[in-house]
Amino acid sequence: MKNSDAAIALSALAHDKRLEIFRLLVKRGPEGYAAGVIAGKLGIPAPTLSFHIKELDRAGLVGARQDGRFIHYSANFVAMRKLVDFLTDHCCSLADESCTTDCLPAAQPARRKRA
Amino acid sequence: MKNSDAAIALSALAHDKRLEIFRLLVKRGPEGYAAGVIAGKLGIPAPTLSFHIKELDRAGLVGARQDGRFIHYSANFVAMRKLVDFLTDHCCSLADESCTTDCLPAAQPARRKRA
DNA sequence: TTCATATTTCCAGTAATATGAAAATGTGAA
DNA sequence: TTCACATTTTCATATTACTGGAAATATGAA
Repeated sequence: MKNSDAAIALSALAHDKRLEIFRLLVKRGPEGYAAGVIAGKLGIPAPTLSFHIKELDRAGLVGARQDGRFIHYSANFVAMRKLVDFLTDHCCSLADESCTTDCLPAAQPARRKRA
Repeated sequence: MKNSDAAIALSALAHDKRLEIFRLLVKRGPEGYAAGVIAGKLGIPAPTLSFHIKELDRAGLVGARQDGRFIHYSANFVAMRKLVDFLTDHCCSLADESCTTDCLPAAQPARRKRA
């Protein structure tokens, strides 16, 4: 991942409403929500939501799936992980013995809902 | 962590130069670099660097340690982890069986450099 | 003190982003 | 077709952020 691409992704997330949108979609999982549902849940006018969603899309953080008149948006989990990797990459690689920092939290493995 | 605080942290990282600065400090570890060293390594004029470092500081992503005339800046690893946690938190918690997404990469445990 | 260096603050010009009403587009139902 | 609805685009305005020269501040050396 390039520094400039990561900065674009971070810019996309660096906004209260867009961050709320993204986290809502992360919680939701692959199914996603229709644009109007997101707008309703977060109290955002449609044009404003569209503007923000486009930012997230441009950064590759969400995917879109058309379903009749609805467009369902969902989080791009691979992109999310790449971004997290980029931020934490090579943690302490230039440090000496003194670096005892845990560079990532304990992994949350895939959810295998009761089998 | 509050949504607004995370957005502030993401805003701080959402800039090419600041992202370079932060990643340099993440690699460097707790010792950090003096402001002038960062400016030199990344080719940033001192006032511009100071402006950007202040942004990172305001977001709590870096710490400062005065050493004579030098000020050493280092990454705040706890803040970094909190931010990553926030982004990935409750991943797929609203999803059904279909959610087989790995929500975080394999953990990189603390570096214990050959004991 | 006086000087040199490290860093920050001030400032003004420039650029980028956010907002939402109104209009346009796309899609399926009647 | 015609209609109703979902979503996006356009557009004008408002707000915020970026940049780096010049000046100010802080610290230690001579």
